Amino acid sequence: MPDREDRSWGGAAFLLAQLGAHATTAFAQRVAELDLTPPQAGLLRMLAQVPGQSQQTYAERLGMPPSRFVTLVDTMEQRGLVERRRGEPDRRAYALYLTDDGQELKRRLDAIGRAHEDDLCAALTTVERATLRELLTRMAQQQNLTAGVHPGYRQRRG
Amino acid sequence: MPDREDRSWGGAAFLLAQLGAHATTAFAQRVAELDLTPPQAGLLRMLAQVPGQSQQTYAERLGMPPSRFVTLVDTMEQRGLVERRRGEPDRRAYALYLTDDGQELKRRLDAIGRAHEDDLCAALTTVERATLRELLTRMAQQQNLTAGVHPGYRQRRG
DNA sequence: TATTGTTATACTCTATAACTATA
DNA sequence: TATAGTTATAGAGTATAACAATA
Repeated sequence: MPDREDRSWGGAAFLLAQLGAHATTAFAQRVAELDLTPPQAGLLRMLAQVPGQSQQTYAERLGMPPSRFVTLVDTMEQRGLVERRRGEPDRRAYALYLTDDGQELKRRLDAIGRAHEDDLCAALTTVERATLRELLTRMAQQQNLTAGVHPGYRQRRG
Repeated sequence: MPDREDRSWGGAAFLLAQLGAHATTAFAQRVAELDLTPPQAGLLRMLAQVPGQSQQTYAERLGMPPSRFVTLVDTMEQRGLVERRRGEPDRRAYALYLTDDGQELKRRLDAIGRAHEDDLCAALTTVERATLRELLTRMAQQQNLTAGVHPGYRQRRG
């Protein structure tokens, strides 16, 4: 006998949290096939969109402290995906760029992103998917969320 | 100059992850006013819906190992919100129930849930909210997600 | 011997803050 | 003195697995 007050739990907020967590987990599993973590995938994407910025700029945008960002870049630099170039004229800073391998991996990542999107929306028609995107976009704007950035770029364990 | 391949990142999957993380954080902040964590709120809700089950039953449904669930119940029992009764006839098990204080707090939690829902959907009309719920519900079903349960009941830090 | 609940422990992730090098 | 990046470290949160009590 579920009590009457309990309707609020079946609302959009709960469904959003539930599906969001599910989407995040599924995405982490997919990018793991490319030996990437979600934060690494996020950085790959940022460097493809806007290259040449300083580490602090990217770190802030990804919502992580500079100290954590260092190890993130270290890993990807060792794999030959990202390149650090000393800043000009400020030689304290680094400017970050994708290598050719990084750009190639970004393309594979985009393909994975499309498959992820398609799988998650399998229950919806093309028109319904557009409706959903429109509603969610308006919600995100009203809630002052930055487009293309979310705080789910946290490390996940195996 | 964002590259053309990058469309997949603006899709429903990304918006879902972004808004889901936002909803989860906002919910955690709201229930903190009641001195509750999200897992505690989840347990409160479960005990109101289906009382008298064993700890393992609830733990599995909340998606946490029994060892973690023990400390969760400990805290709420000490606050006088939850009661452990020795199982009959199996005296190994406990049956869990809400106390009167627990039921009172559940009512306040429901009120918070409604406010949370309303705030999150502020950009949408009543009809649009219904549409959104319908689409998300179908997606959740197709993805085999259990109604009323999501893995976001993890401890959050202040 | 199997199961419920509990406790102990080791591990991962994280943020904080001290440190260096350039400015 | 201030800033970009780095390194070291301590703390929180977690799962794993050993344990106790009952079946």
